[in-house]
Amino acid sequence: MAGSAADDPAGTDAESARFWGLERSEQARRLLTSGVRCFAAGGFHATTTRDITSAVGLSPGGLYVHFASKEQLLFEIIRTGHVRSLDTLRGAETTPDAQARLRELVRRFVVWHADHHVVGRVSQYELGALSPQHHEEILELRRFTTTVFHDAVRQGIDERAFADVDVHRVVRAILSLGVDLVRWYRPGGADSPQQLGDFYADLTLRMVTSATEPSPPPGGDTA
Amino acid sequence: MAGSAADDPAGTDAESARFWGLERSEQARRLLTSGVRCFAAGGFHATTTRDITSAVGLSPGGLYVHFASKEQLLFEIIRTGHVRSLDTLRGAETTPDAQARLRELVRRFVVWHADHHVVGRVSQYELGALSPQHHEEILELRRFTTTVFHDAVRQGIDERAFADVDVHRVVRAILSLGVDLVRWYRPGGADSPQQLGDFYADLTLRMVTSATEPSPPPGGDTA
DNA sequence: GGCCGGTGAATGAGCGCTCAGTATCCGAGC
DNA sequence: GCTCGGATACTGAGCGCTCATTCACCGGCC
Repeated sequence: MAGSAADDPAGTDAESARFWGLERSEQARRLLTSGVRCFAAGGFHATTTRDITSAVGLSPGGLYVHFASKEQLLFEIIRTGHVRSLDTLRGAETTPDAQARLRELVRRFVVWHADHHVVGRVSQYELGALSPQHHEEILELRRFTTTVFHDAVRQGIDERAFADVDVHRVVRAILSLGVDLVRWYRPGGADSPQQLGDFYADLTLRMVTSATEPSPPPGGDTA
Repeated sequence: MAGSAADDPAGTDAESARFWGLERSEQARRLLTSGVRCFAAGGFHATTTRDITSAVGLSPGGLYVHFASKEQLLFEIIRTGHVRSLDTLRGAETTPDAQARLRELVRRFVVWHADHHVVGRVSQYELGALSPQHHEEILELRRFTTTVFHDAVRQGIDERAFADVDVHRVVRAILSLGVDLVRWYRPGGADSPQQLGDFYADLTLRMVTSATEPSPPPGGDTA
């Protein structure tokens, strides 16, 4: 339970430096961590610059020594969150066996989102507060993530390791299960991040190893 | 494709009245619909009373003729969203066959969230802006929803129709897939609400008809 | 001495919400 | 038919406040 898991993006100074990047000053990293907590708790617009700065012992103006604006701070948080999540997937893409590859990708994606559910909440739910340019930049990063899973499923099908499933549907379901973790996951619950990763990885393999097309014609009533 | 589906909570006056309740005045319903659109687009705190009222041709003060506060308007939206979603499940709970029962529950849940993804987005993401009392009232409604799915899975296991799966995990996955729809679903995409309902219902049945415990002891590395 | 990191008061924009006033409608009284 | 009283819906100016951001200033460290 110790080690990789951290309720916080920065449990220790070393973890904080690794997560936010070594090139940033300690105070900047503290502000990012404070921002994560505040934005996750109340959302971007409900968070004041005083909330963020007072938590690290600075006055409101102190924020502008390290960041150009509140929005810039949010952007740095969301960008770093997406980049770190993507980093986690790298290396698993080249696993030779298609099943082991997809299993490992899903496991890593799920474990990351459970471990970093606070950063994840900001990354997923505060996108709308970004400027159009920043927003677009994040969408670009997301396309990479989607592509990683898309390719893993596609390759498995081409290699005849998976059934001829609907790639988009399966990828959507994988991303949904992983992303939605940040909404409900709390450490100390019934399942550890690893257990959730295993469960969802099993589920994913079950999605791709048998047909998903046999939907009978629907009755039509939904009222 | 016509009929039950509506991008908007209130495509026509008749639909609006049915969704928000016949006892409400037409202007109140218009404000609720405008609130949904504004809150979904920018979030509660980024939405001004002027945004909401100007969309229905009223001045800022006009909101307070119909609602006590902006928060009260949000609460009415979220409460109605949860109640309507629950209403949709009712009736499917008593289907005699366990598999058909669970399938129908998932289908209805998914179709509702796709059809009402705008209201759903507000209901799911703006909970934090509610007063503590209102928040608690909504959590109470959510417990009902969880219980419906919990019981359906539990009963299936007891009747030996399902494998001895982890009920909480399965219910979490069902709710995640359904709820996360409101984040990404847009009408006009590859799948209709009904197709998504069928796909996720199939997926659910696959979760409960074979074991989910065989997770091997994890290696420990997630970096 | 100059630079870095920080202060805290000031600024001006914009917020939710109030309220005195107004337009419109409707039924009662004659 | 007409007037009147009162209820209802709404206006729009504006109050009191908070916000993000700026800036003149300053202590300590290379």
